[in-house]
Formats: sequence, C-alpha cells, structure tokens
Amino acid sequence: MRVNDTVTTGARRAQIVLAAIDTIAELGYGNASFARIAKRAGISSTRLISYHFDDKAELVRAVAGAVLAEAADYMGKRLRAATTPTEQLTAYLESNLEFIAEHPTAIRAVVEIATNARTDDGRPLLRAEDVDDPVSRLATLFRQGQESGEFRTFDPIVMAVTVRAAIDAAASRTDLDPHAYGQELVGLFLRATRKDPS
Amino acid sequence: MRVNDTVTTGARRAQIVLAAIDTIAELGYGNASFARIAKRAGISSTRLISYHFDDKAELVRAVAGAVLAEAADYMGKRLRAATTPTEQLTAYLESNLEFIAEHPTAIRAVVEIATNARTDDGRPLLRAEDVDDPVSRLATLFRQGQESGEFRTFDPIVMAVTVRAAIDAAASRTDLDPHAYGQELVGLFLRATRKDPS
Amino acid sequence: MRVNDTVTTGARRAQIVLAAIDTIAELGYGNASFARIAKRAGISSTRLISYHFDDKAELVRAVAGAVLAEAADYMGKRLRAATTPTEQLTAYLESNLEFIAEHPTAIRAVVEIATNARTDDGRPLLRAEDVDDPVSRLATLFRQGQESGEFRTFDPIVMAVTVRAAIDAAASRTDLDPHAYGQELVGLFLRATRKDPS
Amino acid sequence: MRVNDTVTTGARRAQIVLAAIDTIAELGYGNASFARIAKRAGISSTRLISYHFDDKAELVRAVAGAVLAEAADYMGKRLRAATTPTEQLTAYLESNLEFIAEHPTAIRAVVEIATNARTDDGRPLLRAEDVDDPVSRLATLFRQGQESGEFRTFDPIVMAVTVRAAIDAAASRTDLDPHAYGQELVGLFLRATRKDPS
DNA sequence: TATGAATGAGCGTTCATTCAT
DNA sequence: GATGAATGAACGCTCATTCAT
Repeated sequence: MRVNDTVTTGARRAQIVLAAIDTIAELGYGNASFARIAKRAGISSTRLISYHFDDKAELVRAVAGAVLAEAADYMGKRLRAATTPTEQLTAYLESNLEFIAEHPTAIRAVVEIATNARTDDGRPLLRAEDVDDPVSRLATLFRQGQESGEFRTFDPIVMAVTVRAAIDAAASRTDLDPHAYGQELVGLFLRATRKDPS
Repeated sequence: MRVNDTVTTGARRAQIVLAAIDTIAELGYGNASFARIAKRAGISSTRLISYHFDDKAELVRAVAGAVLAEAADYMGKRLRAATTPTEQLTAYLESNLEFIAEHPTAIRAVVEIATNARTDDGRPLLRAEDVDDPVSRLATLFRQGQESGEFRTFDPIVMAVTVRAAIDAAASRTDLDPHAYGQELVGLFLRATRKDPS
Repeated sequence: MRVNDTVTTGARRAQIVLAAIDTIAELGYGNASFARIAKRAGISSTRLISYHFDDKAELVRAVAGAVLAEAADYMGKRLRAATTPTEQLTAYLESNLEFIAEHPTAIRAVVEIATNARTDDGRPLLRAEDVDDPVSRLATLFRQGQESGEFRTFDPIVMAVTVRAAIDAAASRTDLDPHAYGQELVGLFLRATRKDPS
Repeated sequence: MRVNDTVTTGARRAQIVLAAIDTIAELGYGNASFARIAKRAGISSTRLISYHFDDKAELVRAVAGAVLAEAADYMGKRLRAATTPTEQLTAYLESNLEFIAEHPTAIRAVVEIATNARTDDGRPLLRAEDVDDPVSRLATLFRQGQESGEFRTFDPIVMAVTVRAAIDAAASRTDLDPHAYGQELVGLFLRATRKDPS
C-alpha cells in the first residue's frame, strides 16, 4: 500500500496530498495530472508521487480520506452535543456549512473526486459504502425523528438526498456568505421536516 | 462556427450529438474522447467530428444546447399553464422530474458536462449566463411569490440553488421512482416556502 | 484490429514491420521500444506506430506472422516436392537453413519474439498453436517414417524438439557457413533416425 | 567489485541471488526488475540489491556464475569417471539432463539470461569465453573421439552446437520426463557420431 | 462532404540508480 | 551493513487536432 511509514515519508505524503487538493480544486479532477500536482508541490519529478503512492487511485483516496476524516471529526463533536433529531439536523447543517466555509478548496476537491474519479472499469472510485454513506446516515436521523414524533411523514431517503445536494451545492457557491447560507438551510429544512400544524 | 447547414450536415451533426450523449452518460465526460464517440456513432474516423464541430468545446455546447432546449420546451408548456407562484413551483418540479425520467441519459450527459467540462484556462465550459440560468429563473419565481404574499420571507437565491440541487441529485438516483420522487419534492418545497402559520 | 486497408496504409505497416524486424534483431526484444523502431523507420513520432497497430502485441504478431508466412511458403514448396520421409526430412533441414541464410535478421527477430515476448499475465505471446507448431509437424513426419519402416524406433517428440533446436541454434551462429551447416545437420539426423544395421 | 566478504554479506548475496533466480525463471529476464526481485526476497528496498551488487549486470553474472559453477561441479565428477569419448558423451548428456531435472528453475533462469541479457551496447551479457564455452569443450571431446577412431568424420562445431541446443531445449520442455529424454538423446547422438558401418 | 493519414504533447507508470544517513 | 528517499529517463499508449486530398 505505501512505503514505510516514517516522519519524512508522512510529511512528503501530506505535502503531496495538499498539492493534489489545490490542483484538483482549481483545475478539476480531469486536469489534475501528476505533472501539475508535482509542480504545485514544488517537487522535481512525478516519480516522487509514484514513489509515495501506489497509483493515482491511492493518491485520490488519500485526498478524500484526509478531508472526510477531518470533516467527520469536526461534525461529529457537534452532532454528539445535540440530543433531539431537530437539534441534530440543525447541528448537521450548521457544522457542515462551517466546515465548508473553512476548507473550501478541500471540499471542492472531494466533490470533484466524488463526481468524476472512476476506476478502469468505469465505476466511481469513491463508493458510498467506503465513506460511511452520508445519505444513509441522514436517512436514519430522519427516521428517528419520525418515530419520536418530531418529524412529519415523508420519504427519508428523498429528504436525505436533498439535504446532501443542498449542502454540496453550497460548496460551489463561493459567492454567498456561508453562515447566512447555513441559517437559510436550517430554516428551510426544519420547515420541510416538522409536523404540519393541525 | 459551423459548416453550411444542409440536410445531410444537420443529420450528421445530430448523429454525432446523440453518440456523444450516450458516450458521456455511460463513461463520464473525462472518458468521452472523440475516438470513443466516433466508434459509438459508427464513424470510421474522428476527423468527421472535427469536420462538423470546430473543436471539442463546440460539440459539448451542442450537446448541452440540444438537451436544454428540449427540456425548456417541455417545461415551458407546463409552466405557462400555471398561474400562481405555488402552481408554478409545483409545475417546475413535476415537469422537470418527468423530463429527467424520460431522458435519463441525456440528463446524465448534461450533468457530466456542467460538472466537468472546462475551458483551457480552467473555467467551466457551461456558464450560467449561456444557459439562461435556471437559478435566476427560480429566484425570480420565488420573489414574485414573496411579493404576492404566497411565500414566506427567505433568501430566494439559496432556495433556488437548493431546488436545482435537489432536482439534479434526482437525476443521479436512478434507483428511486421519479414520480414519487417528484411528489416528495413538491411536498418538501411547498412546506419550505409557504407562509408560516400564525 | 487495424485501420482501413489501403495501399498507403499497407505500405506504412510494411515499413514499420521491417523497421521492427531490424530493431528487434539488432537490439533484442527487450530493447525494441516504439521510439527506437520509429527512429529506424524514419518516422516522426511513435504515435504513427500506435496509429497503425492497436498495441505492441499486434505489431509483434505482425512481425512474426510476416516472417513465418514467408518461411512456410518457401519451405512448403520444397517439402511438397519430397516424397519419402527421408527426403522430407532432408528437404526440411535444407530449406530451413537456406531460408535462415537468406533472411538472417528476420529469423533473429522471430527467435527473439518467440523467446521473450509475453502477454501481461506472463504467458508467451507466440503460442505454439498460433503458429502451426513445427514440433508437431516434425513429429508427424517421424511417425510416418517409422510406420513406413524407413526410420528406427525412437521418441518422435524428442527427435522433433532436437531438430528444431538444432535449426534455431544455427540461426544464432552467423559465423558458420549455412550451406555446410545444413549438410552437416542432414548427415547427423539421417544417421540418428535411420534403421540400425542388423 | 563487491563489498567486504563476511558471513552476513555472503548470506545476503545468496538470498538475493536465489530470489533473482526465481523471479527470472518465472517472469522472464525482461520482467525481472529490482523491485520484483526485492519483493520476492522479502526485502523492503531495492537499495539493498544495489548495495550488494554494483549494478544489474553484476547480479546477473552472479546468478549465472552460481548456477554454472554448481552444474560444472556436478557434471565434472561424472565426466572424470568416464574414460572413452563415447562414455564421456554419454556422461555429459545424462548428467546434464539430470542436473536440469533437479534444478529446473535455476536452469530456466540461466537460459533466460543467456538468451536475453545484453550490455548497454547490445551485445550478450554472457559471453562464451566468460563461461568456459561448453561448445568448445564438446567440440574438443568430438575431435578426440575422431582421432581415437571412435567417431566418424563430421564437423565437431556443428555437432557441439547441436548437442547444446538439444540439451537447452530440454530445459524448456518441462512436460517431458527428463530421464527418458536423456536416454533418447544418448541414443540419438551416439548414432549420429559413431563410425558408419562398413 | 467526407476520409485516411499523420502529428506533438501529454498521460500514468516503471526503470535502475544515487544520495544521505 | 542497511535503509528510506529521491531522481531523470524511458516506457506504451491516448489525446484532440491538422494535413492533404
């Protein structure tokens, strides 16, 4: 999988991952060649990338893994502090938008990868199950809210897909204020999920 | 921009556009080379593509233009039949989901293009203004509903972005029933936009 | 398999095959890169080779096929003129040595390919069955001679392998006179196969 | 030529040589890279190979030298026990086939090296004179037999080349029984060399 | 209108080797 | 003795495009 794990190797890998994030975010996945990543990392040859990563797929997975792990850590703390499904939905939206606001290029890179990166046989390189599928996670949250009586009756999958899509779209709208954007989404989805007034 | 427009030329262009749609939808934008498109079109040389389209960008714009024009035509009829903003939002969601259900590969191709295709300098090939920006259109609809008193106060841009994102996400979830999906979205966004009960 | 078959295409393919023969014969299969073949063919880029041959395997098969077809044609005439097994064995040895003497580099190239070229999974690129296995052919000849009573009893396969090995070794010994070499082999194998004196 | 010769150094070299033999025999000389040899030896870096061997040529010569020395030792005992040229030829064939049968991968590796390994300027890495040329040795044996009157008149070089080719071909025919193969070769070459009946 | 032929640039990857401890 | 780190060159192959009919 990788060369021996030492301090320098870890640092090099991190350096290359950062350069890959910037390159993918700016030029798109399809234009993020080893040559461009190497140039951005300030290293002399693409060979150094091949040396630290078995192949492009491993580099790409390392990029996605690094970003998603940090996001999960950041959001996890916020989610565990919330108790009710309504609070959890609010925390999910707010913390995710905050993370996006603070790591815009990392998020852009992951979205590029999730959208474009494919294996040789044409299937997505990042599979939902590899990445503890956020749609499933949200759907579970919605089901719990429905069972507890906080949420109205709706299809949890459709709502989960919509929430994820709304958040991912935010990552591309760098022209809008992330905090205000998050507040709007909270208002939007609380109204969309709460029990209808009798 | 293009060679003389005759019947055969038009037919050839259409044939190539259709092959491009299938190729992009199946293999992704990044893998849709002239060679693969030509093979799918049953054409012996990629030269014929270069002959009918100045370059890849023009072919890609032709693909997007063809699909979006048909979608605009289909949805336009439904939208003109709706009078109130609420009816229009319902019609927008329903007709768009219907169009997606009936033209899944065409939609997949356009989403691929919108997400991935870039000019040489790294900017999106499909710019919002080239394509009579659906977000602006939706935002206008929401503003009219707010002025008429049907909709509550919210940021029309954020809501428009969210609606578009929800619809585009539907195009990728071929596992879900499009009609039921559309009904869920109608319920979701009517609740998200309507005036709060006093 | 290949681009359209026209006069120019055929000529280009032949030109590339000839350059490949020279390159493989002189530098060995492992050093016969597209770049070196292209340089020897006097063409500007390796791309032209890829254009005319699907991949390196197809080029290599074309080389082997061209040489072996010519050899089969040359030897076939001589073999059909021989009637008894003894005459056939003599004709086989003589005509093969003559062909080697007249096409030394082509033979060297084929021997290189047969010895070294492998598919991705490590198996020989040139399989015996693709090339109407000369060992089987010789073994059949020996069996017929044994049945007719001209040849003594021996293992036809071992004898066939030995004859082929002796001939192939001759191809590498460019220092020896091919005609004399052939006559020696005829004497050697006629004695090795004939009935022992009672 | 090499680093200081100590016990551990010798053991390391032997370990690498064994791994190289296996790798070359299984994958072919052209695919036997330092990386693959290191992996098979259970070594973490190719650097260890470069450390113990000046360059690839030296490793390859070490492989060939080790195998050929063992073969020479094994066969030498048998040859010295034979007195007449006929007995020596028999012993040569039998002992060589036996050695092949007992060390098939080592033999395959040496044949790969002899056939494929080249210096930078394209000449064979294993030159006949480096390896106390078996053809010359056999030719001398044949000349002695001719002078003693046991063998008929023939070209000793051609016969020697043929014997070597027949033996080397046996190494590649792992499907055949080595002992029976050896007996057939003995019968074949005794008949090919003995004086013709008057 | 159509095409075969040709092209230079770039791709990810592997190579044996060297540097610096 | 041993090792991780790094390297430039070369590999086969694909790319969109242009040339010349």
